[in-house]
Amino acid sequence: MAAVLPLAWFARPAEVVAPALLGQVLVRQFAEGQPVLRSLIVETEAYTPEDPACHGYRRKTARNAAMFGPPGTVYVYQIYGRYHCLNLATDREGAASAVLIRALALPGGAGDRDAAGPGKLCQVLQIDRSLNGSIACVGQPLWVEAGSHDPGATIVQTTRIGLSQGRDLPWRWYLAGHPAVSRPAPVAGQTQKAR
DNA sequence: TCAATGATTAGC
DNA sequence: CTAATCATTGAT
Repeated sequence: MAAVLPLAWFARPAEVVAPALLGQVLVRQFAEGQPVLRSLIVETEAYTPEDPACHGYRRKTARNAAMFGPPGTVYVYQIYGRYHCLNLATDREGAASAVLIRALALPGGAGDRDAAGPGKLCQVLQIDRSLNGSIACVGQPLWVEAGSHDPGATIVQTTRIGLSQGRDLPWRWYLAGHPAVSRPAPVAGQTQKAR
């Protein structure tokens, strides 16, 4: 059986945990006793206390309280009035630190890009704010298991998406060439336009 | 109380 | 590139 990542695994800075989550397995259980849905994490972003783009940059509020929680706390917020985004709190309790899960590879059958984006993956996995504040461990709606290590996997590090502040921090990571990545960075030496 | 603003997405 | 759409936030 796959090893469940212990909560202590998340007790590191977000910019360390974010790339380490690539290739791990996000497990969703819709109800106790129900079968689980396992998906590969293929894209993440890091947010830290000193980061102006972080929701907890200014202060702790009712909305962002979960990202100040103990490592492994689930932080879900709604954006643009129609989508949800899934994060896992990292570092230590009291620190506004979290990793945004941006894309998943769903198990067989599902379309390659059905979970290619933070809003889309929450729709597919039925993640909303009812999960906010839960803990990522077995018996809860969501947890993470160790994925099988792929020695050939290349990780790409680049800038984050959709921000108005902190644009320059290279805190987005994804598995190179994976079809579920939401927005692959431009490849050097390749023209944007087909010809 | 009120206006501004998104850690997005789908559709021109 | 732009509209859709609404809870949260910071300023009156």
